[in-house]
Amino acid sequence: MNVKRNFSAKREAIYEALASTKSHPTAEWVYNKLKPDIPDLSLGTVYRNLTVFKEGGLVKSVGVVNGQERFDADMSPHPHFICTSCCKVMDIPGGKLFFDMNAYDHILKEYGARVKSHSLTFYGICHECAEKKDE
Amino acid sequence: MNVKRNFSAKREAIYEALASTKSHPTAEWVYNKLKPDIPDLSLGTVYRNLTVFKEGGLVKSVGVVNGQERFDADMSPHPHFICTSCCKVMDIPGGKLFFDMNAYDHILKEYGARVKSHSLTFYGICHECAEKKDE
DNA sequence: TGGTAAATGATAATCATTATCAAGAAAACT
DNA sequence: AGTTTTCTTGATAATGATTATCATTTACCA
Repeated sequence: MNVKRNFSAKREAIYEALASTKSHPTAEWVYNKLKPDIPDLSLGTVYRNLTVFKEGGLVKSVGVVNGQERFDADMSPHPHFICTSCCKVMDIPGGKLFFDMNAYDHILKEYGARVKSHSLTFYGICHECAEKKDE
Repeated sequence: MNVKRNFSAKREAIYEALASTKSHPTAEWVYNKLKPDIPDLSLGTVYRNLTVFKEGGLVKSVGVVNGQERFDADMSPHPHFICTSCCKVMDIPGGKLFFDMNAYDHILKEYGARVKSHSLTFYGICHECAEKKDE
């Protein structure tokens, strides 16, 4: 029996690029990161594989920020902070402190809707941008 | 002194269209809703005014669903449920039950980031779509 | 009445994303 | 090893939502 390889070299590289950063990058960022090492990489391939990952539950979308979708390979439920000035996306670990998991049950009972996931996002001005304004 | 009108007739109509529905519509929806009554309305005007409203804090974005931005004239903080099957966006009133406002303070202390707003969104399958699948 | 600034319609441009399609690599099966 | 089938990719074109442009109109106020 042959060994079935699940990931092509490029698919693997795209996933690793995503998993190795906390910057919640765009497709373009992943492409530019890998392009020097993989000169024959195509932007379409990055988009295609990000879709594959999303559908396979390996990666999730943080939403569209400034017109570009942002991705996260950390599948554990956690909130994000998005700076509306510089568009940086930060993880907020320990999000369980702010969120009541009874919500899923409540929505099912009250609306008959089956919740599969949720996202909690904070918007504001990050530390760095706040300091810049003070200058 | 003349009465200063803050809203042009079209701006007013666009806001009213948004405020009169709970469907969290797209720009296109607003345009199609108003076009019969205001035949010389332009789609660009709808986009322009939605931007004006967002900047003025009269309207907020629910995010990009299926490639189109969805808007909400209800500025009170409340969670949303988005059906990943039909892309319907529902309000979930009473969201305070699920969310701890200490989060704002926590993020300021821990990250030096000043939170101005947040959004809590649930994803799943709505009641109607669940029934359709059973058929 | 005239002047300035805001708002708009029509249209073109932008730009992130998706579709297409032919070619290449891997796997499966003989 | 050869053959067939399926998966993956690069290059490129197409899509489609949103934004910019610009000439024109409208509101406002002296």
